[in-house]
Amino acid sequence: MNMQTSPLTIGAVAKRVGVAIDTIRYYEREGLLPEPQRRASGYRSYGDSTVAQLRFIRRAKELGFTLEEIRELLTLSADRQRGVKAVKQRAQQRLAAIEQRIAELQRVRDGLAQLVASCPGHGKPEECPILRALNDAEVKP
Amino acid sequence: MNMQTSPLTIGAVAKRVGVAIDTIRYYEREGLLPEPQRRASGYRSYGDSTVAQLRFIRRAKELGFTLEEIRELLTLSADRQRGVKAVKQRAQQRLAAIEQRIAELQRVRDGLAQLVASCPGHGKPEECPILRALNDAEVKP
DNA sequence: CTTGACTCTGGACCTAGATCAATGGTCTAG
DNA sequence: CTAGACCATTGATCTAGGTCCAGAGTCAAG
Repeated sequence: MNMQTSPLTIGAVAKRVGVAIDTIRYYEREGLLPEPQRRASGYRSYGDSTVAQLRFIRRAKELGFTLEEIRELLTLSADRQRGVKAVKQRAQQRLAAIEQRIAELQRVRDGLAQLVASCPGHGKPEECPILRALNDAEVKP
Repeated sequence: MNMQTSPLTIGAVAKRVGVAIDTIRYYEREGLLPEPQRRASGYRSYGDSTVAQLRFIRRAKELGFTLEEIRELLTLSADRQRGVKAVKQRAQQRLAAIEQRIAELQRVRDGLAQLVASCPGHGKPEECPILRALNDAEVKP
């Protein structure tokens, strides 16, 4: 059913996935990619599954997973039964972390926005609300 | 008008501000703090203004400014006339960066939330929407 | 005077996720 | 056959913002 392409060099894989050669070797060292077959010359020889796995890694990274977490996801996804449940759990944890980070940033944004709004943009430094806030205390509510 | 406290050792300053001694020396090296006076023994000797400046740095860091940006803010805030305008500009830039980051994270959150919601949490890996999304393609709208 | 806490300098080390350099072997088009 | 592109390994380097360590000098209380 699936077309199997002929073996790829590391450079060809890098090009397809849009990632640097060094990054592929790095992921291999870090255990995110299995050790590939080698040609007689020692050249790494890859098949389609590596390309797929690299894309998996890239997408997970875009979702904010760390390489450590991605390594775990890859392991979990190989477990045919228990895997799915654990994967969902990890995704929920990630989601919660992202939501917390958003909330944090929103608080920071609100504080900063208030300061910016209350600063005329001219005058003496000691009258600048931004500098005053940084120097003295909390922003007033 | 202001009470001037007697000179402080680096350890005393660290305690007041709630920051590590090494961090103070690090900031000095990085140009965020002026070189302090020294006792005959070579010990650094600080006054209140350093404590204030360290608090400034801490607050700015909480607002997401990098040390590089904080160094600039400190320079700007010393400029009695042009300073205020530039400070406000930097604050606005920071605000825009934070808002962009929030928007990014919200997109990521939405994608992930959708995956989590559509995953039953059991069954075969190839039917898990999370793993499918990571393996195959975009999330459907 | 002694003891324990404190400070000095210079430099190494840490995290995460790569990226680069040096040196040398391999592959392929012409 | 050869030039130039590609690939191998090992190990260093980078960013940011610190943290830690060793070895030596200083301070203050008792």
